[in-house]
Parts: sequence; C-alpha cells; structure tokens
Amino acid sequence: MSLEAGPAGIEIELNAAIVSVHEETPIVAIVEGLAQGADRGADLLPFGPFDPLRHRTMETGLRSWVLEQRGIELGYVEQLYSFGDRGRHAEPGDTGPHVVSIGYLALTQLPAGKKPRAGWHAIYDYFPWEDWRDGRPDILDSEMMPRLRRWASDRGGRDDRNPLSRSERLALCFGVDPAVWDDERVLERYELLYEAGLLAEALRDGRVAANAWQPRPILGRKMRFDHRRILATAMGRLRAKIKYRPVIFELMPSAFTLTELQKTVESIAGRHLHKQNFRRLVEQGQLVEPTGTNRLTTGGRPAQLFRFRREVLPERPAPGLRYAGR
Amino acid sequence: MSLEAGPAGIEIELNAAIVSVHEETPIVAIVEGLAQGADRGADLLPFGPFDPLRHRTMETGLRSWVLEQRGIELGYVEQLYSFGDRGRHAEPGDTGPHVVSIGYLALTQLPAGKKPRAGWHAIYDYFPWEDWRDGRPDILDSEMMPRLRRWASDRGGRDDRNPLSRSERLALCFGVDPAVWDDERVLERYELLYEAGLLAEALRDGRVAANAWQPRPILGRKMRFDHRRILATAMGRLRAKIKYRPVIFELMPSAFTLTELQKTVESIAGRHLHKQNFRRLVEQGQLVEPTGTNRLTTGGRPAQLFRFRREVLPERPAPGLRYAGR
DNA sequence: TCAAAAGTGTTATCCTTACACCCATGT
DNA sequence: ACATGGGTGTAAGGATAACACTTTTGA
Repeated sequence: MSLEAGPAGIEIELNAAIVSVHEETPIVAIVEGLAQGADRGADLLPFGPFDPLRHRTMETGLRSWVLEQRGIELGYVEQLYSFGDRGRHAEPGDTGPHVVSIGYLALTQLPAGKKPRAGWHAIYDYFPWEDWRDGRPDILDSEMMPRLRRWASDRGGRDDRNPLSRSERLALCFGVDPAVWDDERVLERYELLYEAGLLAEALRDGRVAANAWQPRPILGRKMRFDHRRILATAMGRLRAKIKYRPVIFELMPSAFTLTELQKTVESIAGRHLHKQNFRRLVEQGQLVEPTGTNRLTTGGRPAQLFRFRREVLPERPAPGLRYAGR
Repeated sequence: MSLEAGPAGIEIELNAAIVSVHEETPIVAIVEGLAQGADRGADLLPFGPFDPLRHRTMETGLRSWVLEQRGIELGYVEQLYSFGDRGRHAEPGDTGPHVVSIGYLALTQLPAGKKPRAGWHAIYDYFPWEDWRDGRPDILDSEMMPRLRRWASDRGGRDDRNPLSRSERLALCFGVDPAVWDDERVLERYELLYEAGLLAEALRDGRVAANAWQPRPILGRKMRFDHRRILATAMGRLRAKIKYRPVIFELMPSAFTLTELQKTVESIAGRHLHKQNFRRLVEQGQLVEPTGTNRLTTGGRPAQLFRFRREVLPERPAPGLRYAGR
C-alpha cells in the first residue's frame, strides 16, 4: 500500500481494537508476533491503510479490510483517536512516508460455541493491573507501586507543562490514599506507566533510558508500537460507555440470563458488581425484557432468559446527568 | 502547503474550534466569510495543515499555527474527531490531494476587558436551536419541527442501516413526547438536520435535492464545509465534559463569583440552572475556595470571590458513576 | 427606603447501597 | 436432603429538586 508520496507524504493507518468476551474473559483480535524490528515478537492489532480512492469514509474502509482479513462483519464501530507522532512508528533511519494512526473500537460476538483460536488474545494479559475481579492484582504492589513511587519522587516530582505533580498524578491514576481506583482511567494509567518507563515500548521509543533502578521494564504482554496504547484507549472508552449507552449488548447473544449479562459487564469493568443492585439497574433502566423461556443448564435453579429492549433508545434520555434541571 | 503527493496523496488538515465566553455568550474564533466556491461568504474555523517535518505531534502543530495566526496561546486542547469523507471537501472537478480533517476543541479566555472584535462569533448564531436560556427557541416550532416531522414520515420513516426509525430519532434528538431535550446531543441534532436537508451544507454536498416542501434550507449562520459539524461536535463534547471534569474553569478568570461561574456554565449548557442547587454542587464538590475578597460592582450585595481548587483533581474520582461499588 | 443581586434553611423525593433471605432445579 | 446458583423485600443513608426566605450593598 506504499504510494510513493514523496518525503513528507502522509499515509493513514487504520487500527482496530476488535473486542469480544469469551467465557468471562475480554479478548481482542490480534495478529500474533509478526511485528518486525525492535518490536519483534510483539502482537499487533489488525490494521490497514485508508485508501480514499476505494472507500468513501475511513469507517467503511476499516469494515471492508476487517471483513477481508478476518471474516468479521463488524457491528458497533467507534473512532477513538488519531496519532501523528513522529518517531513513534518509524524504524531508525526510516525514510518512508509519515504515518498517521487512527484507532477504532469495534465490538463483536464470536460465532456461537466457537472457541477463539489463534487470532484472539485475553486483553488483561496486556494490562494485568486492570483486572480486579479477584481482588487487587498482586503485580501492583509487588512490581509496580515501588517503581512508580520512585518515579514520583524523582526530579522533584514535577514535569514541565503539567499542572499536577507526579505523585498527584500517581495517586489519581492508581487510587492512592484519598483517591480511589477509577476503572475508567485505563489510558491515563497506561500513559503514566509509559512516562515512568515501566513499559517495554517506552524504551524502544527512546523516551526513557534504561535505568539501574528499572531492571524490568516489561509489564504485560508485548504489543507493537502504539497498539497497546490504542487498546488502552479502547478499554477506557468501553468501560466509560457501558455506563451510559447500552453497548454491552453488542457483546451478548440475542438471549441471555441476567447473571450472564452481569458477568459480561464485570469482565469489561474488571471488578465485581453487587448482584441485586445490578439487577435493579437493569430492570428499572428497562434495558431488557424476558423472552419467556428459561436456561436449564445453570447448575442450579433455571434462569430466565432476556433480550435487549431496543425501545429504551428513544425512551430514556441516557442516564448520566450532573447539573440538574430547572 | 501543497506537497504534490500524487493522485492518492493525503493531507491532514487540523481544524480548531477555539471556544471562549464573553458576557454570557459562548463565542468561537472564526475566519469571516473567506470561504470560496459553493460556500462563498460562509465563515471558517481557523485551520492549518499538519506538517510532520515541522511538528512532532499534531497538537503541537495546531498550537503553533494558532499562535502564529491568532496570537492565542492555547491552554486546554482536546482532539474531537477525524473525517476522511471523499467529496465533502473537494470542489467539483478537484484533482488535488485527498484531505483528512481532524477537529479539535480548545478553550481559552479573552484577554481581560478586551471586546471580541472581528475574528470571533457567537456560537448560537450557528445553532439557534441550542440556546434554551430564554425558553424553548421559537425557531424550533416555527421553522424546524414541521419540516422535521415531514421528513420523519417520508419514505416510510426508515433509513437503511439504521436500527431506529426516523421518527424515533427525531423524538430522541429533539425531545419529543416521552423523551426530553438532552443538551448534550448537539452533534446528533446537527446530523439529523443535515440528513433531513434543513442545512445549507446538505444542499452543497448534493446529499439532498432541493424539494418543493423545503424552500428555506438555511438554518443558522453559514459555515464552510464540515466546519459547522466540527463546531457541533465541540459544543456537544464541552457540554458533556463540564459535567464530569472541571474544564469550565478554563473559561473563567482566576477569581470569580459563584454567580459568574453559574452564568458561564449556563451559557455553555444553553439553559438555566437552579441557583441554590448549583451552589451546593460546587460547594460539596469542593471545586472552589474563597479568595477572601469581594466583588463590589455586582449591582447589589457584594459577592465573595472564589478561585478554582486544583486539589480536587487528585481527591475526587470525578463524579459520573453509573454502576456502583462492591 | 427600595431595587438588585447575594446568599441561606428546610423538606419531600428519589436513588444508591447493602443487609438477609427465599426459590427452583439436579444429584 | 442438600448443594448450587437464581431471584427478591426492605430499610438506612445520601444526593437532588424545589420551596421561599434573609442579607447586604448602591442609589
């Protein structure tokens, strides 16, 4: 897809974080270990060029090559962010066109009953600190917090251009002291880890020199370039969005039990929810309606099956108000 | 900035919706009436190319030409969205490189006491239906709703690929019947108006033929290309954001009264807020602290002056929760 | 003393959180 | 019968929404 665009030519690369949930595990479509150069062996998100001659919009372009490459017909697709950072993408000595990356979040269900083979990977393998369903992840206290605290007290704890001090940011992102862990801040945590030099990709970008006190700069499974950043953006956006838009149903089959729905939300949110409150929320949000049938294979009492109630969309103003009416 | 990139060459255009508030009126920086071709006489947002050879990131590029062009040192800057639609930008017969537009929201204060002369314009002149501070805008019932209802019942009220019917979308966007007016849906309203052919730019894009029953397709002040769309995105994002991030203080001087703060929020939200509830919100959100001084020129009882309490950032998880703890 | 705007007090209501408990099935 | 998950009732606490009222200045 190299178009010989001259020294300052620009190419658009579309990157897709295609998210699904399989057996209570959020997974993402990847291309395994094909990255070259400094990122050899790292995973990639599916990506492709935007060719304005073939596709009217970037989203149709993305849908089309995802279908070709992976055989996936995407439903929900949302643009996340565009990056144009020089040096981020290029190999040393690279003279090719400059690449602007545009990240997308897509949600899909796996073909029912199909086990995700190669081509998918558990998202929390890339962000082990984000899954609190079995309590606070050990890696936080054993590997991360000590190094982060050292980073926070380094250089006077201040960075240029940032109104917050390093330790304020640390507290905010990682829920220290008065602050609490906010599951939506996936990207902010990723960026702080990147700045603090705790991620492999920070080294390859030459952003942080390998320090004596940072012997193991690799946290989580390796991923190429800014692809892990795009995935972090996707997870943060998804966690935020399920709170005020019914996107979770993009990840559900057409009929499901309330427990299955809750488990799916929990897998995305990375934490447990209170059963009854969750049910009340779903119920009084009028998000679902019973199908009238039961699931008998629960291992206990049979569970009612529900379906998504599309009518909520025109009905409710979408929760999430702050300042109130008058 | 034309780089001769070949037939399929791509250029990145950065567009800035630079928003401020002057005397309870939200305003935006514009370039007046300089658009050419089909949009002659329409206003433009400030824009400039992204040159990866000069700027490491797109945001620094944007900051730099905004400073050059307008002498504005931007504080808060946020990327909104990237558009690559073919035909949207080009003149008929155009053979130049394809342009991908990236929209940004920036917030700034006017130099104190300075009247915004040329170069700024009231945002609600572009979206007269968005300002509900003096009650429901007349234009809705006199000009818009009749035409929108006709559009909704046209063609069986259904569009391909959209799960909602036209009248459902109309109700949702414009607060018909059970639905209420949601101030955040600025972009959705804009897009619906565009689809329904009520905006001048829909005609120029050839999307909607001029119909007999649509004699006046011009609502609001004219703006070039997709610039009004970018501005709509910016307003929607800003209205949403002030509810869970303290960005409103980017629009305030360093000291202000609570009433001034409320008026500023109201000007952005496009509606009135309950005085006391607003104060309680600010107070128990611990967003401000008294400076100890008063403003005596209120026209009535002097008002306490406050300043933004930066410490809220590390303290509060940022309001806006949906599913709850445990 | 009166207009104008700042700044409370108080209540009804709803939503959130969490407690504990009951129900229907397979083994 | 009992283990296993499905499925409720209800009450305490807090946030919200709306009432109307008092205070302090300038003219």
